[in-house]
Amino acid sequence: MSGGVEAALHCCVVLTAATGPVPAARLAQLHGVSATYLAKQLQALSRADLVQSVQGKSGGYVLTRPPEDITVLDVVEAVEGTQSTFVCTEIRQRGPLASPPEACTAPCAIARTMAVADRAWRAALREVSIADLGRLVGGDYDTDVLGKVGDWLVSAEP
Amino acid sequence: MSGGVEAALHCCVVLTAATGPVPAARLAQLHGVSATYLAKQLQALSRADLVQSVQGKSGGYVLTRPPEDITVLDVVEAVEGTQSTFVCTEIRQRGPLASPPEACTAPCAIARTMAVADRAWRAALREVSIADLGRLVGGDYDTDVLGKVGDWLVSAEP
DNA sequence: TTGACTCGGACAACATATGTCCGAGTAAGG
DNA sequence: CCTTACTCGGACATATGTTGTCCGAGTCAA
Ligand code: SF4
Ligand code: SF4
Repeated sequence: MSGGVEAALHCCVVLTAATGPVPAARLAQLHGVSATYLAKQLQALSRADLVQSVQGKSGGYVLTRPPEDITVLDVVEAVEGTQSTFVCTEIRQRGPLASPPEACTAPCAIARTMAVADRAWRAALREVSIADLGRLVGGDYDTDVLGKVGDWLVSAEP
Repeated sequence: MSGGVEAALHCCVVLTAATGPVPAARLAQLHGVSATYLAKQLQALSRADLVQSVQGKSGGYVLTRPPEDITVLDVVEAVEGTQSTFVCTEIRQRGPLASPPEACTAPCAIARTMAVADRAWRAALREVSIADLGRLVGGDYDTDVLGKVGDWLVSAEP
């Protein structure tokens, strides 16, 4: 899986604690990753209408919806693409015993099995929202991590 | 996902219909794929002890267990590797607000969520065995596909 | 009006997956 | 028993996707 998904999720959780727009460069230095590369993932989120970009001097990214309405699956599909992890090559239509194309209208048993597993994976991701993640990471530590992040965002050097 | 998984699954199903050892080259020309590349996947299956290789003049590959005892998950993990699709980079330990390492003993909420989804995916694949796949593909068509494959395997040109 | 700061997509470097090759070993057959 | 042809096994190039980078178009604040 593309490793950029992790960064995108972290950014969404951080944006929960933000009050105004947050530039991509700020998020990058907060996470200690390449700023230009993280911009790419944020652009993907923007194309999926999960975040909105405001340009100009004090611009940045803002969530378009309340975090309760953004699921982890939304973020994953925005970055990773919406197609299934298993792609069918239709090899049953090749070779000496190839099935005729008119018999291959429906996906075969193997593809069906993989599709079922893929749906289960996506269903599990759909159950968790970004707001849930914020609560969970808050519970992981004694200190209020999200509050500290919010403070740092407003007091950081430009 | 690695596309070789599909070929490996097809090979396992075909081996169900075989009586003796089947060489990799035979399976390759049956599926119309590169023989040398398919050999790589079969070697992975061999390392995972799903198939056994018999060498010599009329050698090939044979299933080590009855097909009821081989799950689709076994094949996928043999080819694709056993690690989760989501790998944690521990970026919470980087940047100006890095968490101290002693607070990062357990995986964080994001990693836990991904792990849950991954387990659901694997559980779905574990429910289906190779024998089930054979029955399902048999029911997909009116003609007895596995029987035809078995006949072709013994009558094919060397 | 200025100006500096933001995003956006186009451009290389690297890693993994794909595809290929030839040598070691073995069982069949004469 | 020896030959011989056939098998697997791991080491070697190529292609595709991911990671990382760059500079220009556009925009809001001052
Ligand atoms: S539908 Fe089935 S036979 Fe066709 S390519 Fe997919 S897995 Fe293979
Ligand atoms: S454990 Fe959580 S914070 Fe650490 S790298 Fe994984 S997703 Fe990020």
